[in-house]
Amino acid sequence: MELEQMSREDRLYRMRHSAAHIMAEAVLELFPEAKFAIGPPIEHGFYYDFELPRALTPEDLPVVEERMRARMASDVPFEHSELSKAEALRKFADQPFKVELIDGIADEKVSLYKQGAFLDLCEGPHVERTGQVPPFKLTSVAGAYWRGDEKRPMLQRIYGALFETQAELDDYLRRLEESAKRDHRKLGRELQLFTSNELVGAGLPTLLPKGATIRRLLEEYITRQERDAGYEHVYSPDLGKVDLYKRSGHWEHYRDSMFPPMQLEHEEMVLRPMNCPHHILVYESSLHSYRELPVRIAELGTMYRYEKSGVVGGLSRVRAMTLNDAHIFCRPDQIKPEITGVVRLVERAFATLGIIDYTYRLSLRDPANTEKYVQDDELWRVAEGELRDVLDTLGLAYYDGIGEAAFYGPKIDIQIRDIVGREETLATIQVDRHLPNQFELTYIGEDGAQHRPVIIHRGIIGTMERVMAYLIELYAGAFPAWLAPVQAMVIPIADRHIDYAHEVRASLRAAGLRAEVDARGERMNAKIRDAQLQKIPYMLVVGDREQEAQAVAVRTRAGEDLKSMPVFQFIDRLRDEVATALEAEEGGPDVGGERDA
RNA sequence: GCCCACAUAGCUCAGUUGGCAGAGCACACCCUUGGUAAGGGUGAGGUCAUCGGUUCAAAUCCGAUUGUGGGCUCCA
Repeated sequence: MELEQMSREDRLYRMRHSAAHIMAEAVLELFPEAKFAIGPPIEHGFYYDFELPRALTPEDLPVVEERMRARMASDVPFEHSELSKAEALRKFADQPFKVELIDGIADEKVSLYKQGAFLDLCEGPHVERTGQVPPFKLTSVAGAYWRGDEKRPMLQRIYGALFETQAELDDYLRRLEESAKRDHRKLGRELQLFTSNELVGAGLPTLLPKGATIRRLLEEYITRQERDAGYEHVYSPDLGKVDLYKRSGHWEHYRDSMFPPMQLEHEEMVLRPMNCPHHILVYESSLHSYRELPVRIAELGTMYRYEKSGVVGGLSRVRAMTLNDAHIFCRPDQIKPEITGVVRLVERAFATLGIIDYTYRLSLRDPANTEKYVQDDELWRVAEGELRDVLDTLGLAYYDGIGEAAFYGPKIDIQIRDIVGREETLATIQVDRHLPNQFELTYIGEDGAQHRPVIIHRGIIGTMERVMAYLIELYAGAFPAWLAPVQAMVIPIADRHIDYAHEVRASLRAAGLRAEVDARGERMNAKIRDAQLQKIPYMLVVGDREQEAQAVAVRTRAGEDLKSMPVFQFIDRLRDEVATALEAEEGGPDVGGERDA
């Protein structure tokens, strides 16, 4: 089939895959002793992994690109062939990674592609000729483990971006630059939301007053939602004896992610990596009847995880985090309605926060790697069935995430993507029969006998840190009025208007609104510009005319002039705007299930 | 944790082959008191991330550490 007649996906697949081969050829010319591994097409381009005699640096990329263009200009064909495994092993005798790949092929014959003098083990397909590879750009060098296994050698990876036309490529690269402008780390600094300091340590950001305001608003919102949905909030300590985590199983399964214990005189304490054990102790603090279940224990629980030094950054991956956490202790027959209720909470909260782009993932254990998980096949089978059943019943689209389960059970994770496309979990719902066993939890059933409850672990908006990172990028720092740290900046035109400006601010504050006065000795134009750059929703300019009329001249950050209006009228308007945003759930999606308290 | 790159004023960045530390913004003070995106002037501000090494001499070269960015692995 001609290239033009294929689907765009097919064409791009072939082009990207072919570019990877041409890159391997170019690298092999530069480093004849290179050992090459694999080079697939990926979402925006391609990569190839190599083992090289020296480390690649960004300066090497133009050199490789130059050679690739020369290969493309020569316009030689991609030729397909097949060999027996034995013959292929001989051909690739000096390429250990290829040998390993060939050994792993089940067929007797292996498929090969060749362009020019470069032969590679490959299933294809490719474009017909090297000249059919469109514009591309090598974007970065990176380390990557052979076969994604950290116990195996670290190879050097070159990433390239490739699209069908130069215009599409330019557009992609420009979008990347645009995305970088709304990176929450950059905006966090510019808008004074958070800071970090080497003396505190990596992964331990500090929220500045404006960032703290956003967090408090989020906490107030979600706590209110939970209270309305029948959750009871508790406060529990951030640390506990190691024995508590031995009992829960965290010590055995999660130890690598915990900060090392603090040795006290007669005991060892650890910072908690999860809140579950403490909430279990809340449940255990009294006897429970089947009549009072489900018991829903919630907390904005702070926890500490010893994340590897290479992964922490900004607010999205930190070492101290506060999770919008809760544990629902329920009877087995309540699992489904409870999960449904949680899904409903998630959808309502996401609608209010403006989060539209998310997907459901059914996170399962990896059957090939079961030692990471608690050993009880029946428990896993039942829990998976329950979660799948709820997802299917609610008609939610989802995909299976193999190897993504918690150590104690499968999860429903709600996945988002950050501004540069990296996937992260925000909300999570987990069915757990392991911890109730570990702690021998019971409730008294209708029959007067003791029964074991099930625990549903859940987070609605995830950790405060990560949800803030996401929202900063989602709104590019221009938060909706209900969430903006400063909702209105009062801008006096001349010094004689400063007193009136403070009166206006006082009125707004008395109405529960967040306003500041820009009393600097700057011109009004400069104050407007600065308020604009701070992405403050409303600018209230006050001069002689406004002071006379007890009014404010309202300008939105979109640049719209709402003209002069009485102060009370602006207050009503802004309060309405906030109330409407927070009532979004009333019109939000109803996924069934009864709210009960 | 691993691979690569980077670290100069609060922020964004210059600083040539090793030879006296720079700019803009922000900040302080002075002048200007204004009508919807930057008024003008003056000034203060740096142990060039930290520690060690090479050198007559290090922001500059080398090493370690800490931190940051991009990947890999991991993850809320």
